[in-house]
Amino acid sequence: MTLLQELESRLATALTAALGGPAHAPVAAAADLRFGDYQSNAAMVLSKERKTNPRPLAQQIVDHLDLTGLATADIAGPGFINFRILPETYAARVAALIRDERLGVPATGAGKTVVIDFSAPNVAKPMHVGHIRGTIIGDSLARIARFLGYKVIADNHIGDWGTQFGMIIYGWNHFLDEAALTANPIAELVRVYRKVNLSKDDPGVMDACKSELVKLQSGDPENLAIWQKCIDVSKAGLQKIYDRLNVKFDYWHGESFYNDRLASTVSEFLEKGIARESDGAICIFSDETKPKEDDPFMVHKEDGWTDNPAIIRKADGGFLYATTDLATIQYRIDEWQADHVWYVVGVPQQLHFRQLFDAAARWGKLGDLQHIAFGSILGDDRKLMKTRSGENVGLIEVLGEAVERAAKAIADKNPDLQGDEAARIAEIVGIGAVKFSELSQGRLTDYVFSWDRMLALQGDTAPYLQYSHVRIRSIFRKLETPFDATTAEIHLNEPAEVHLARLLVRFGEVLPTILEEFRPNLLANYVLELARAFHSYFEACPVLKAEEPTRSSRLALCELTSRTLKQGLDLLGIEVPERM
RNA sequence: GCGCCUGUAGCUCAGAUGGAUAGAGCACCCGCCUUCUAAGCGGGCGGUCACUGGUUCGAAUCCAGUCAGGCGCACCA
Repeated sequence: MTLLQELESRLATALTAALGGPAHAPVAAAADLRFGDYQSNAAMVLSKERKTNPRPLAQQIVDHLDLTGLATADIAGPGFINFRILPETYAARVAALIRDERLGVPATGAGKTVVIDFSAPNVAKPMHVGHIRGTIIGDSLARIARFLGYKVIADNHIGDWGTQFGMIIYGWNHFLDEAALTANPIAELVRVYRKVNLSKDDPGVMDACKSELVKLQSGDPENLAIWQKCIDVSKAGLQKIYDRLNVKFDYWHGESFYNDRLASTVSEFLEKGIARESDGAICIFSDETKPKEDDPFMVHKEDGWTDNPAIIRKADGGFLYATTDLATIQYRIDEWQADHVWYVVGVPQQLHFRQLFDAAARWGKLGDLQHIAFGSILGDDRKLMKTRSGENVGLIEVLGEAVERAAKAIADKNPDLQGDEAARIAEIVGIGAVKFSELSQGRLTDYVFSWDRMLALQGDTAPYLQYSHVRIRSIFRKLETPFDATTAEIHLNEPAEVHLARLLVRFGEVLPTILEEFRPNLLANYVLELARAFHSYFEACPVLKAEEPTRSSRLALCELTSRTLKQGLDLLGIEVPERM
């Protein structure tokens, strides 16, 4: 049980005794450390319900509160109950955490399967900075869910089937440079695609593209071979980026994977009466059980409310995005037995997912479907970055620049590091900085892309966190004999020690809350706080030069900090170097 | 037209179910390397939480309206 749960349990007991009945007893980490470690506003909430004075009620609760061996309590302000955890309680908790592989984190996801759909780039198009956000947030959520005990299936639903292939095949047949394809396949595919895209106002070219697409979709062997080749080289290129980012997928079930399920999906919707024909297309309309304002299949236009159907088969017989997504939901829920499906996809797709989830529910696909939306990365003009314009900063360039800047910083700050070691550290620091700049921010806010912002190495950044870990390792490197933290007695005397312990103990409280609203930035905030606490401790409390038993206690505290920090960063997908 | 997201210090951003004197980083100013890595630590400066009204003991947070920016709304994904 976490400290927070322990306090809530004891408070609940006191409330029952004081009020003669059970009552909700929320406890929170103190907003301000001057007020203690934890606080509860239960007295104020209850006094509001009962129209009584909060302070006497708080006193009554505190009189019934048994905090033996845990904390002290006092009443402050309008009726807050403030808890101060006993130093020996913190010491005992720290000692227990040192022996706990899970660092106090409960397995809240045990027995549940979650499919996480993230990154999902289109093949034969470059990944640019706009793709980085979903990739990094999705990967972090997958890591966190896995650590919390979920069975996680990370699925890269790549865009490997769709109208763009008409253009790519047309370009392949007319503009392809074989030598360039061998040298740099992705760049050549992109060049070819862009070249065709330039003629998209030419009806002749577009018709030709369309007919290539029809040939592909009807199984023409020649076009299928070109398609397969495009997929292969694109996947290889994407894999390089994912390797560099240390992002892993369990499956790459792209859109093409669901091809042979689309026709039957549409048939089922027709049979069940969820979809019907309109203007030649098969559409899902409103089920009319909801108020119009909440109905994703209705929309208000200039002339009033009108239908806003999801089209699952075009008048020409072709299938769409929504069709594939529905077939995908069926597969994930029926084949993978998913309890949850999380879509880490940008906020512009919000309406699509509302329609999709609504349609899936009517179809009888039971599962918790979540659209984990994230804000947009904007260009200098404050407009959304578009793939087609070709003006965007590529993802590879961002990573390259990040590592280059990190290498400069290493040369500047620690010239002893040379050669391969320096290069390896630059990679870890540079990539970490990029990831942390995404993860430390609220996921819904839009921002304008800026090199300095994404690649900052000073302040609240990955290097700050990595550096705190390096400082800890440095202590252990100086140790003559191996240290066994599991047997050390913990004594917390200095304020900096108590504060560090306070944060270490909170790891298991913070982690589960992250998935309540899918906010990795809460973890980013936590590790920053932990690193700050460690740096202060490092300045205030000498470790190696301390007398026993303080020395062993401090070493053990360092050991636990090192592991917690490393675990926290690992859940953010950020590596830590041994030195920097 | 309707809907969704956003608006907090000069800049970039945090602020959990409504709570105490709204917090970090960058920038700027002042201190700290004969002691475990100064990518650090300690301190200072900096705010009408876009605006107006409402709900209540209490609002950056909830509700209504206004303004500003971004995005979406039938055969692309």
